Amino acid sequence: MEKNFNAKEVEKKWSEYWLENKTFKSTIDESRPSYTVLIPPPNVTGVLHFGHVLNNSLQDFFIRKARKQGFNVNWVPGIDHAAIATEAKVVSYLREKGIKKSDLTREQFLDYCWEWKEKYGGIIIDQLKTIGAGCDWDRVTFTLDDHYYKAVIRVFVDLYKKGYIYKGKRIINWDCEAKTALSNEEVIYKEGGEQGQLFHLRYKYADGSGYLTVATTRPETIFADMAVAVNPDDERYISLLGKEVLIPLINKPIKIIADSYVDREFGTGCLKVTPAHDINDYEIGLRHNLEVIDILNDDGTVNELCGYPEFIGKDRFKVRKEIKAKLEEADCLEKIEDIVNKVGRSERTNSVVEPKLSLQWYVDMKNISKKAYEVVMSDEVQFFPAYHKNTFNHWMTNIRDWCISRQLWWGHRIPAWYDADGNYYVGETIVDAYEQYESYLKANNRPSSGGIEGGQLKQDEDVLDTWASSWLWPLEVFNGFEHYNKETGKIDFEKSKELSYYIPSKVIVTGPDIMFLWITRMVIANYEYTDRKPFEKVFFTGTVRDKLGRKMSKSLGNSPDLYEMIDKYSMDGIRYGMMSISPAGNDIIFEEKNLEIGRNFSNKIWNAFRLIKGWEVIEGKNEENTAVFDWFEALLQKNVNSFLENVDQLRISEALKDLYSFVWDDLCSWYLEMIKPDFEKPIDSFTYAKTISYFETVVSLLNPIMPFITEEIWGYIKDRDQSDLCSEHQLPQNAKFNDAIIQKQKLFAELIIKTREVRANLKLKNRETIGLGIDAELLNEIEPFIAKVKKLVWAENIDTNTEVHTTNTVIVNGKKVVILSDKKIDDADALKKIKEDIEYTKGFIKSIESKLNNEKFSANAPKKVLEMERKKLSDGQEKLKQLEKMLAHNP
RNA sequence: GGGUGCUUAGCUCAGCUGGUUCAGAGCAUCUCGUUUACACCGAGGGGGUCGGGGGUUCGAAUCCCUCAGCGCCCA
Repeated sequence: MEKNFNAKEVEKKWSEYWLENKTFKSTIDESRPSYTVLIPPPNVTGVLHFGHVLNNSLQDFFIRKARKQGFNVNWVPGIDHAAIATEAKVVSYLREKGIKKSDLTREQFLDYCWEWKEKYGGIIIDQLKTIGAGCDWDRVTFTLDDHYYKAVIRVFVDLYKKGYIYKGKRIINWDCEAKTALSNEEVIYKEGGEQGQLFHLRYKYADGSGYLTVATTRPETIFADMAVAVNPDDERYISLLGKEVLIPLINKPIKIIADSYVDREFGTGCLKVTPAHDINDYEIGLRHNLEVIDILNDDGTVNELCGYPEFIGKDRFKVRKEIKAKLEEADCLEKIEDIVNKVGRSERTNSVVEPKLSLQWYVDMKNISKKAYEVVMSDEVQFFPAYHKNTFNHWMTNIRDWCISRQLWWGHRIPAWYDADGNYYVGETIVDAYEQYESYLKANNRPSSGGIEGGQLKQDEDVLDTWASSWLWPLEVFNGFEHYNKETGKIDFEKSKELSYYIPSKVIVTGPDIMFLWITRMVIANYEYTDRKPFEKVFFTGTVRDKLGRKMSKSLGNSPDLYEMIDKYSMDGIRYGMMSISPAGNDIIFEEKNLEIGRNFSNKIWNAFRLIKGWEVIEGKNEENTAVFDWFEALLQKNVNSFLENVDQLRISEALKDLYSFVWDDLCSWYLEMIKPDFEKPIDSFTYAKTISYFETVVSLLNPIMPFITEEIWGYIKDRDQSDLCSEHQLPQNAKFNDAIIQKQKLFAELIIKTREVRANLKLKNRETIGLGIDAELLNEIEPFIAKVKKLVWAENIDTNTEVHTTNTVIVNGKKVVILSDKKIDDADALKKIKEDIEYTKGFIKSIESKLNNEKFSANAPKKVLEMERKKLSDGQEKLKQLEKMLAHNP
């Protein structure tokens, strides 16, 4: 066997093996409970970064562990069509080729999209395969798959009929570059705001009696002003109410009105009201019946409604620059000050988002989300960590309607058809729409339209928000809408065998950033269509950040290259490293150091195994090892228990770290050192068999965390069939264990450590032997391990004579142990240490005494605590006695 | 502005129901070691009044209040 584990080869071998043998394929098996995990479908445009690595490692861990506990595991993979992101990529790809989207028909453009998707899409799926993700790869679902597409359309029609979907004119977030509406969640604000300018503009009174100064960051929108508003409580302006002022440059008169929205402190306390271009202004407009004039085109250029010919067709930011001179000329610009203000930018194109009045499709969220709210708040769907419920609560109680239309082509096209009168007909197919249209015509005594051939109906050009498809994920990966019942508006759950077997899934692993975008909406949709939860637990991971605290992102280029990291640290190492630093919810600063820990750990496991495998075995049984087996078996069970418990509570990093220390410290540093035969001596077959079986259990426990190395070692532990996989081997269960022997071993270990310290101080070389005088009571306690004392500290003679007065003395559990050697510690140093120890111990005793003397303490503290305190006291007193004795004999 | 979280060793972070599994891990550092599974290693050491202040309690890193700094989400 090689000295260092060759991860590269082994990891390739096993990931290929799992794929070829469809190890993780799942079919319905009523004899076993299911354990489903649904992958949060990554963007079709994406490539794996360390956020995904963490996320998918956790999912992989969960399913591998469940599999080893007898569940029928089904990890369903898939990809998301990511409407805006993909369309943006295709548009820029075409631009490079000199093709404009506007020169293409919808069909031509979509052809390019699919072509692009085939070429670059799904890279992430291949990457997941190569890192060994245990998905059922026959189930890869794409949100634009035929059945999925139909389901999304079906749901749109259904919700429309149920009255949850409506068309409304609202102020929405408009991306001028992608020319589409954005949901609030897709608009990002730069931390700390952005540098801008506050223009103080003079609006002259219509009666020529002077002017009013109004501050604005958006002087280019003055043409759409419909009023100037002041706070009704602002005495400065009260007398002006109802007066008219003139918009600079175009001298259009507008009224001065009062609205409590206006912040008296901001600017001059006067607000120009532009209902078409600001959400708050729009609402003020509604309250005061103001007209709405939209002076911007869809691409962000100023249109003819501005009433200022020079600016027509120019971009809004260009106009902002140019208007400055014009305003100065007209003596309407008082001053400009620098200001930091919040600017919303499109998550996809980074262009400044324009609030825009627009006709869009909405989902009425208040009513449809009631059940989802209840189940999360009552923990029927459990959030980990639980504090995320607060955020959820806050969002839900302030829930706003969801704008689901996007002015894009890549996606699910809205199934609404318009007639020439502006009526629209919502139906699953164009045939449905025409039926409705015909009855409309008939009711109005008009001639038939001639049906589809007549071509009178035009379908809505827009597509649906991506999340309006991915919220059906838990239902449609199992083709749930195949059994949609038009009458009830639900899915016939029993008829859908897969849905009723696999759903609810057990846990969904995701970042808190998509709690509303995705998680909540899935819960909503699932209850709407099946009255069931989509998943039992939601495990929110932290966000993976770089050393500067920035999110991993492609545009920043701060995500390390996955394959480079795999080369350096191995997939197992990365998995361990990432999962061990990720307690639920807390952000993770990515550092290579952590991956190194994982790599070193797997190397440690490898070498421990190499040691065992290297032994020559002879028939027999070394009786000196009996206590070691008892101890290690107890400890192993203890660790099995706490591992299962930790994972159950989703304390994954705890579970991993505990196992790490169990393997490294207890197995390697203690157990193996204790049973290791002397140099070039063989090992007895009994000990060998025991050791192999412990190792097997440990490897099995580690398998869900580090599947590659464990699977590899598994094959070497024993002669096995090739089909006998570690991934299939059942985990041990929770059981009682002998704690007394664990405590005894702890005493033994303390003795060893303290003796070693003395040896180190004495600068003894290994093989330089010592003698030990151990307090009889202590010796009796650790008697089962006595042979191991000799072995681990090179002790030749051990007796109970502690009446040797030497500074080479240690106190173990209040009992004296003397180390006999030709060498001696520097007396002055030793005495100093003893004196310090005495002082410390005295203080220690005093504090416990006062505690015990406190009546309230003895009255209130539980018995167990009291006993422990008494034990601490007597141990301390014993120790003090010994120390004082030592001092007395070593003046 | 509203909500929410964090602050523990030089660094990155654990610490669950308040009490001996409570002050921990890894890295870094210091001493010793090439010893024979592993230098991606072994043995041992040093290092923190748990952000400040107040409170509840017999007892607080842990619960409450408050202040400061940092972060995130939503407006």
